[in-house]
Amino acid sequence: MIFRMKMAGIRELSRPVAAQVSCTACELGRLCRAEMAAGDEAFVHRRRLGPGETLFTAGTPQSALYAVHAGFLKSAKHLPGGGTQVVGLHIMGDVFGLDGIATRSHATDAVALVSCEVCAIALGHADALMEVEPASAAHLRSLLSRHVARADEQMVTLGSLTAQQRVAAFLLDLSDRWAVRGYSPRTFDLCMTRKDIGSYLGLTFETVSRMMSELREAGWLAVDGRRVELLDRPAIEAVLSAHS
Amino acid sequence: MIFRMKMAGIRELSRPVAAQVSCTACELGRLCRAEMAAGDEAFVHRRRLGPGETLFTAGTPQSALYAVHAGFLKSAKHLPGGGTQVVGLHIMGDVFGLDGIATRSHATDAVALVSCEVCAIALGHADALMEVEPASAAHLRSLLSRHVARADEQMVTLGSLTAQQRVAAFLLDLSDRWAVRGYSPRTFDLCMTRKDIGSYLGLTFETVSRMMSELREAGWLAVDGRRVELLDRPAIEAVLSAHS
DNA sequence: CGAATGTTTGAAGGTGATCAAATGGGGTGG
DNA sequence: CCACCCCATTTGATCACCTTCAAACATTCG
Repeated sequence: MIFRMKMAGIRELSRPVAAQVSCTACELGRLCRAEMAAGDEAFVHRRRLGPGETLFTAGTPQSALYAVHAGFLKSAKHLPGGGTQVVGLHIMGDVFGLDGIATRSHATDAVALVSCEVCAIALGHADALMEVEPASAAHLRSLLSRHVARADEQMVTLGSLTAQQRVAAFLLDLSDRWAVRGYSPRTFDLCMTRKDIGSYLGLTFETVSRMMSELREAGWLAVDGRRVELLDRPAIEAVLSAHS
Repeated sequence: MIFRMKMAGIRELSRPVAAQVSCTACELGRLCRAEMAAGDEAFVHRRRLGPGETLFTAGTPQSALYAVHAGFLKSAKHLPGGGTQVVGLHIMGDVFGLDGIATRSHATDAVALVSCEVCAIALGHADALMEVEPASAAHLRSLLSRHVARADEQMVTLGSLTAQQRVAAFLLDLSDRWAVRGYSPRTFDLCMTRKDIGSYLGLTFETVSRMMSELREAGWLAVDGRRVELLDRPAIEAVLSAHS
């Protein structure tokens, strides 16, 4: 209670809503036939995951592409020294598992951050479909290309930004991604621990906590646990563009 | 001369050889028809670049995929604050420019580090080819997938490794890549400034210089300007796996 | 209610950045 | 051929940011 009172200026944030992406808005697009007749469903398996549940593990054979129908997942790589690092965050409508197409072997773990529904499209089915429909092949190429571009952006975040800039970039990125899916770019749930955020940003969880507190104290961000509200987006964007 | 004498234990390193990858060993594989009759050459343009010359610039329209026939190039992104960061290094046989397939717009600058010969395959030609040859489409998907996986690896380097580990990872990565192309994994040319290496690794050039000096003083690496020799690869690998 | 995990905040320490100086190397023009 | 300049590299000294260690409080779940 005392702690709650210290969070002065925090607005009452609306509760998260159970949400799922419509298949027409999903990145997979026509590669997925989930919305078609039941006859094709053998190729598109939909799996439910509880919070913290693992969808697949690095090193195991990969036989499908995945799309987030509902929920939020992370991709994490094992470190040579024994830890793990988060290398990807996937919200509804996102496709993941693209890093194992060449090797047919998972390069990361995929873990649900909250209750999820994940669509799995058999790789063999996708291959066959793309032989018949060049447009589908082109679409997957676009997806892959965007993933490469996104990864380059994250390299810049990790290589050139200060701690505060990384947290700002993280918040703005998630905000943009929610907006693309038709949800509020202003208020959303992080759905993950400070440790996960830190791992994704190359920071410790204490630093993440401190940076978020700084944004809060500046009046630019409202924080209630894992729920955030961007009170002053331009100010947060200015943090990013400030020469480091 | 005094400096040269301080480099105790340095072996006489062989001079770099003018080298180019054979088209059969190139990552592009059957996507490229450069080795075919002259009739197809309209689609595959080969361009010569001098050291420091720019192949393309971020933000400009992209109309081709690129492969390094000879030489060494870097990809760099512009930072919000006004600098640049190296996000990719391309040796002979490598394909690059995959990040602009979706947007048909270059996401990075591409700059030659040494004299280069670059093959440019028109995107329209590639698209048409892949409609006819599904195997070519599958091959490009493999390429893209490997790029995604490689980017994730670099995220780990930038997010979780110490300065010394990053330099070790950099040297081992280049060594492996030269080996794949049939060149010595032990002795090779970095072909770039310490500043470029630092930018790629999220470090300052002074730190890169210091870390390389440490590896040299440990007797694991011979350094002569931009030419290096891995004297004790297992020791350098041990630096990487040491828990950070 | 108690244990375990997550978050915030504080204090101290270390790694890498910054600032600075000297040497080396490559290129151009005298 | 040498002098000169410019850039790259090395190394040193100091500093700052982030990490590490620590404690208190919150939250969740059995």
